[in-house]
Amino acid sequence: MDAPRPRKRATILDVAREAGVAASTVSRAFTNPGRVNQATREHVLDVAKSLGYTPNPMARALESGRTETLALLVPDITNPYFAGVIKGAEGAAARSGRTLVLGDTQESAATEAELVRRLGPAVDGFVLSASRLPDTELRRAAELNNLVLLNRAIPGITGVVADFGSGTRQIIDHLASHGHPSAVFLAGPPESWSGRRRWAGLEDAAHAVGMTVRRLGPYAPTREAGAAAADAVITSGTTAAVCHNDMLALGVMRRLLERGVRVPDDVSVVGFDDIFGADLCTPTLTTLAEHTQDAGARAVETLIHLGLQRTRTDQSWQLPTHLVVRESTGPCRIR
Amino acid sequence: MDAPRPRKRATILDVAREAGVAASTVSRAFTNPGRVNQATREHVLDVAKSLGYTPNPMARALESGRTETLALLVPDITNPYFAGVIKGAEGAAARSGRTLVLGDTQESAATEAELVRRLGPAVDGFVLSASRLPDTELRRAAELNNLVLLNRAIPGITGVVADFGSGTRQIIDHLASHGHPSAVFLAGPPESWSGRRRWAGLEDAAHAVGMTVRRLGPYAPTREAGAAAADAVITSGTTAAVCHNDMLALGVMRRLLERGVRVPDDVSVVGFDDIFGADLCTPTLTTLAEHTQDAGARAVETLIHLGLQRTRTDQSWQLPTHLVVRESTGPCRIR
DNA sequence: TTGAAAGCGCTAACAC
DNA sequence: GTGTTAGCGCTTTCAA
Repeated sequence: MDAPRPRKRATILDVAREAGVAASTVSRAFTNPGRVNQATREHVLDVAKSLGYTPNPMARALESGRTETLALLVPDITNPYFAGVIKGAEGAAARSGRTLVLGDTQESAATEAELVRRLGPAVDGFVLSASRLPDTELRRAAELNNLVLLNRAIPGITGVVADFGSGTRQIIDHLASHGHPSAVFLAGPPESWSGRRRWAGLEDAAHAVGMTVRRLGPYAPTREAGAAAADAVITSGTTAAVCHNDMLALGVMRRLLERGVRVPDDVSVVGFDDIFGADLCTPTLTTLAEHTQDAGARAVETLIHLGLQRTRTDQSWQLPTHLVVRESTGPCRIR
Repeated sequence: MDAPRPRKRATILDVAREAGVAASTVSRAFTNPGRVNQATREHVLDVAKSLGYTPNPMARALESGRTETLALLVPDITNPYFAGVIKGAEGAAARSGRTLVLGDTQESAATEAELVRRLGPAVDGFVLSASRLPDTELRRAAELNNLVLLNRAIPGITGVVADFGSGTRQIIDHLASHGHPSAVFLAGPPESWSGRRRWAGLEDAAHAVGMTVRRLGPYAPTREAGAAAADAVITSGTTAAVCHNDMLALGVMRRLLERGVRVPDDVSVVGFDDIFGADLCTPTLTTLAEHTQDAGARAVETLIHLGLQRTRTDQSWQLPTHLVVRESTGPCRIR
């Protein structure tokens, strides 16, 4: 069974002819309501609607150089951590009348660079979330494009980051209040800027309260990697494990269970991100929530602002975090 | 601190001048490698690279009418069910050298219609996942755009749907094998095409094996709605509950637990989708897996194919499903 | 094999 | 207020 191919769309000239005005008048009716007679404008809009006319964004962009389109690049769309970021960014873009293009870099710097290159001329700017690109490449990209980084800070480039300083302090205070004398940090990939910040924050906070912290790893930020990480925890003899992220924490908890280590009775487990699932597992996971949706929205808003102003600033934002205490942490009971 | 605004990008004319050829030759060097002297071509490409030139997709699109961009619209980006769809679609689009635009319709038909209207002229086609639009609107949209539906079937419009016929049979067979004489279906929103198919499949399959099924609801497809649904299950006195989707199932299980009903000892619970989290909860959830990533990829591939051929067909695809048996289902023990 | 020129649909001067 | 005109960056005839 066959059906007709998509109809050709009406152009501004079709509307102009049908309405008995010039193309520029139609254009003005849409973009410059003030500078056209009210009656003409209404007539034009009527005709446009009857013809099903929508301005062609491509043609518009060609003239103005602006596409009203923003790109968001994330390492892995299926990672629930990014769901909030995407949602927030999409919302902020839509609210401003812009379109959001989503790119999955597949955790690869090469793919990310390629996407930036390809998408560059077609968008007004980028939000790079958890970028895998080295600083130099990022700087180069920022020369050609409006750019906002999410959870990555580079001097001279605008960024939005979670307040890991406060967040890690909350974690340490929580563990210390439960009497844990020490903790291990199960580190993620060394390239992870967030990961480095998390570790630095934990060290500082632990130092401040006289707690000992040690770093183990690195581990992949996945559930699968949790097995190896959990075994390392067991070997370490510690009573508290802070994991690079919730995915890893989930894997760690599962493995501890398998090995007969009780959470939180024997070992307390903390994660980062508060992803979907953190309150589904058993025990439910204590984790540092990052307000990813706010972060995504803020990044887009900052990006829009960047495109609007004449000079660029590297003003960056720090977003609050808060510890969600659930069942995976409890009092220290030295074995 | 100020930094320069994004540099102006090199145009085809810059390259032409620098290379000492005409713009058309540069154009050919990029798009028609065969019709230009090998040496000239290499020279042009060298110059282009040194200038950091990338063809402007907008200008290209203006001429050809094709943008190499596809749009995927989903009701809710944060719903883990769609993560797979998005990933699959993104992958297929990238593989074909196309860009994917993602839209969140916020479960609203109005937002969806608006997005289709706005994005229409800027993309080569749409994948509408779990569309909320009525049939008539969908038909109209399909007249103006290349369109592929995901989990929705309308005669004359190409679609990709999960094989709920086989899937629901698997569910019923599984429950019947455990001796459950009856089951209830906790229905989702009445507008949900998938939901209607699921119920129809369950009825047929149950009839075939002499099992009784009853429909309860409708309930929102959320964890929160699970409380009301679980209470209805308790009232019904049944031993098996099949839920509209995993989100609802998660909520139902939590509530049953709170009310002291044991899963699966007292009631077996089945979901649909196999979302992230289905194997995190306690007990882990038996659910019908849908291969959402394949579905997303297939939808995009079909869409591309649609744009390439001269005549449109409404050929639709049915994707296999399989029941993932976990801990939430077990033998019937009449109380 | 290459160049010149005419648009693609729209906006932005510049007239009237 | 409204029409005319000249491009935006690129592809694509049509000549050479």
